[in-house]
Amino acid sequence: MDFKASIAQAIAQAAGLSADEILPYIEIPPNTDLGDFAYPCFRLAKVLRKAPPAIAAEISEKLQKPDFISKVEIVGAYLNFFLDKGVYAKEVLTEVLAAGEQYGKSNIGDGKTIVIDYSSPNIAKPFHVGHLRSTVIGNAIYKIYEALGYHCIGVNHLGDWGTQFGKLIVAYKNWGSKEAVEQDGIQELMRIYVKFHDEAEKNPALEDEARLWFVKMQEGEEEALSLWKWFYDISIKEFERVYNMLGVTFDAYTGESFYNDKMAPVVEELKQKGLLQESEGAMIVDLEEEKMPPCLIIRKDGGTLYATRDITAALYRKKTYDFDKCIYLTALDQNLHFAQWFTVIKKMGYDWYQDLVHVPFGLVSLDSGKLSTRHGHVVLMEDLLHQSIQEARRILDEKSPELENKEEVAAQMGIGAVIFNDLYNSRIKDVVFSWERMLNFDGETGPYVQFTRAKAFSILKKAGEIRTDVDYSLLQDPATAEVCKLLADYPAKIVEAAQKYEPSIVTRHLMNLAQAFSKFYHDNPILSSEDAVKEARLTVVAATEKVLKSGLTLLGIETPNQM
RNA sequence: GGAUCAGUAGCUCAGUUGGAUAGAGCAACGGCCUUCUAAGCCGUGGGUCGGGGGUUCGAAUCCCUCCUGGUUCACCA
Repeated sequence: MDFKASIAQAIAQAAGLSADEILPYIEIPPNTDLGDFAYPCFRLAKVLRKAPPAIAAEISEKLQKPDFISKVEIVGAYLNFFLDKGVYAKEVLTEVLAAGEQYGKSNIGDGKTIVIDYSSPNIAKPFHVGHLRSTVIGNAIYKIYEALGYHCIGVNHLGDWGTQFGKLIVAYKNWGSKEAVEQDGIQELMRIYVKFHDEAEKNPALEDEARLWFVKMQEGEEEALSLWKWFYDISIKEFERVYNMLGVTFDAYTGESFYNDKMAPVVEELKQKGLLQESEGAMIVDLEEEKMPPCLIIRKDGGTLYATRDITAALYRKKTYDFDKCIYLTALDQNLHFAQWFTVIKKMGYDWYQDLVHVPFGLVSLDSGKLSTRHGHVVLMEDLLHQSIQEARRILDEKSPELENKEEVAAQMGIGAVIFNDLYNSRIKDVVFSWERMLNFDGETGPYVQFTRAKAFSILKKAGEIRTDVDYSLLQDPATAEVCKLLADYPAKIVEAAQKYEPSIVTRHLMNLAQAFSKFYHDNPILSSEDAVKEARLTVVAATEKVLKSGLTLLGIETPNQM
């Protein structure tokens, strides 16, 4: 039931207005002493030409209060509504328990297709904490949209093409060996890549050699291509190890190389539409009208650029998936790039340019400065996950030494902590990576929510079957009411998170729910209470457990039953 | 310099789309385990919401302006 709407309806009738004018302004008072819902009458003053407090008094007199409202108070110009907690609890809890895992899901997406471009690391470079955000936020957005009935297509737009592979081939031929690469994987590729740059400073001819190899790659020359493919396979293998740990999957691994043979027709199309012009030896689309720097399409040496591939990829995705929306998760330092090529799509005459969405997030740095793979100034993703799992294991050894599947739980907990941490704040905030904060599992952290849910689960396991035909009027305490309110808000939070591309809205809500439940758990004995009370309280436990579980699942975080 | 994002407690951050006394966590200090997992719960201290104007019955929230920091601005992605 929509409590707000019913209250709005009642006020509207009493005031002689339409419910639509009232509903948006119904609010939740800052503290529960003031009520559960409130309506400030200030804005009616103009229409009704009376002082706000007088309006409040008048409405309250005429008001026919809904049956779930126990009391209406006037405080100044505010109409404060107090819920009948028992009726409210019944409404909310029976709905959650009836829906079960489906609670919060909906079909508002109605089969619409949304392409989500996330993670997209560069091949032959290690997967580090800088790649975490796109991966984890993208994955959560994927699951959130999926829960709303959208058809999602997750694309990993790998950085797997470009002159850097020419450099890598040169480096390999000069300083690499098959054995070393097979043994150390990306680490070794990285080592010879750095070596290339050092050597190229002394001997610039190496750069030309590298460009030549890249040309060979583009022409499909066998040796060049098979080396590239080899580097590719090694990289993917390592990336997938990380993706498996994070529980992240993709529907397509169409990286930049995939578009190698698809760009020429797009460049041709730009030319035919009169958008392409020569400038300083390069081919550009001029964006002066839009007050942006030009979008580079073809380099002076004939090579293609990032924007060329993104435009080509967008056209391909539109043709292949016929998306209703295509979103890109990248750091905000790419804002201009996306603004530019979205505009190019618009200038090409495609009205679906407005379905392209850049979803930016803040930059990651280390407390010692910027991330830099070249200078070894990075925290590798696998190191982070292993450290976090190790910390989880240490805590389990201390707090739960008897636990049977300790390794499994340590992994769920350690990885959950990392994911949760990344999804907890607004995406736009820059983050300074800190081991200390990362490995602290107290307070507002993933393990806290996991642990809270595990406690609930443990009670349910001991309790046996949960009945829903209980006496809900026994649920009168404020802690229970707070839990119910948060349960009731959950579906709307999922919708809001989707609209804003902001998983933190779900994450924050789960935290609030876990905190409210912890208080409830502390204040209300459950299994030791007399039967009627016990059964009523168990519905709160069961509903909370369900929502915490499905919420964490939406975020890509696992939920151990015992910790 | 232009564009863009940010500025709220010592630190990390929320703040319900303009409402009532600005909230959490971390850190500090003090309580609570013979009771369902104390990874928890309760309490104390800590604020010029970057500054200044304006709009409004009402501003952390909207407008203007200034300050500070990040990012970006032609052949990397």
